[in-house]
Amino acid sequence: MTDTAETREYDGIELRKVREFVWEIPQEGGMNAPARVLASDALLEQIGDDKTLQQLRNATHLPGITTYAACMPDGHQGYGFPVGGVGATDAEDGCISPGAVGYDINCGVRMIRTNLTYEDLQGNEEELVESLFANVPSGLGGGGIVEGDADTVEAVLERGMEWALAEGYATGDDLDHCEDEGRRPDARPEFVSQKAKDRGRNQLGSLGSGNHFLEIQRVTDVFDEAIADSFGLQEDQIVVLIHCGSRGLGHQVCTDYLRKIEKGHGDLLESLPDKELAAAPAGSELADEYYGAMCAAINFAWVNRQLITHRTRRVFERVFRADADELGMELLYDVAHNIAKKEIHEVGVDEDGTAVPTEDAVAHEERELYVHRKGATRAFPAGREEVPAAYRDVGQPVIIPGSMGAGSYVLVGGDESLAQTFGSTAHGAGRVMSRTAAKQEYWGETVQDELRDQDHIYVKAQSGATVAEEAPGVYKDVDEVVRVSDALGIGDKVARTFPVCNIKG
DNA sequence: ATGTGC
Repeated sequence: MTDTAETREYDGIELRKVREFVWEIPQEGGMNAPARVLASDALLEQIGDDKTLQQLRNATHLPGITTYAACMPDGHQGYGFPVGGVGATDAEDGCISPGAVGYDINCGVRMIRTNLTYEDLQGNEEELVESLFANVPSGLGGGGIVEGDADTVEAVLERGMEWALAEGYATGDDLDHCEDEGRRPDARPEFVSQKAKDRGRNQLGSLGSGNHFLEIQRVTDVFDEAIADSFGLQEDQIVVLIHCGSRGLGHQVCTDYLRKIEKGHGDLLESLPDKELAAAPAGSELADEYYGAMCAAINFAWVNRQLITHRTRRVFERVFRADADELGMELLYDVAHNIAKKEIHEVGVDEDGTAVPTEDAVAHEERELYVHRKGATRAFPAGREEVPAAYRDVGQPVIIPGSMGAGSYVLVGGDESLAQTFGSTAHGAGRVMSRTAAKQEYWGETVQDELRDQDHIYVKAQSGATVAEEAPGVYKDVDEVVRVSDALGIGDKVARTFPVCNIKG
């Protein structure tokens, strides 16, 4: 970097341009690494608006943070650590931070294909949206597809989608097309509190509220025919997108361990600029307990999305009078976008063995890292062993939901992702307006009427306030987010979808 | 995100 590098300043934080779409906050003071923001000028203006950059810089104070803390193009402020943030900490002498995973553990997205076309669906929109709304529990509080007893919750936490398979809610093919095959073997249900388990008991198979939704979409654009073909996608096809997480159970796991870690590792907390970043040192009891409990909550969320998938198949069977197999309702993929995971990465190092960006490295070392992806999607390219066999030769599907008025994208993990973002890209459009501001700006029913009359999008929600909070205008431009991901080569465009029906809390 | 809050 030269002195003539282009710079920007937001609220006292200086960013230097490294190259197109790559900005760096240089390392100084108590920072253990620099930070990088991956964004276009337009997205950077929005990222500079709130506390995102301060939180990103704070994250570089985490012990063992490796190379840099990174903010994806959809980044915005979160609890302690930006949503859209990626922080890779050394698994041996670093730390793990619940705030860098997020409250909604394994919030994620899955896409289910159908062999229906938009024409097949036209005229059935009202019936479908009503039937899905009636059959898929949504909104705050309890009531799920399965009323689990204590043993059920234990089994779900331990076995994830293997439990769903054994109980007839999943097919083997579903497991083969899910990240981690729908089961984190590191799950340790004994480290999930009774309170968390009690909250999860009656929420198995429920959407929740906020930005969570079930959407029927049509494929409007295919950008890469060959990869779309290997994903089973083509223009005009109908697909289903499910976006939700681990409900009250994951929320309680996060709360429990934030408290425990704040208390148990006050010394580490003192060295951090924000209490919300509380972290447990790698190798400590609390690090292992949180990791085991978080993995169990991850399993819970996969079962949650699986039960909703099961119910969605039954609804389609009734409406289209054919069984789910005949309708081609296969899982394309399921991605987790709020997790931490132990992964081995090739880390660039300088002469002293200090981790540095790949372009400055004199050598690379294999290191085991806790990769925290909070509002960030794994985007592994072809060849990584974690990518399921079905996609190992092409790269993993990456699903990026936009707003209910804009539609979504399917990308494929990009060749640059391992070198630039620890194998990650964006997770959505990212908010530009707070929920409270949104409710002053929009009225739920008006939003619904406009979407229906102007765009033929049928929305049904438990609460009008939620529709206002999720109005298309509160989100960044998903096209711009994806353009940056594609240009950087971290996640490459494959197809685009547009909403037809949307149900939400 | 969340039986929405120290």
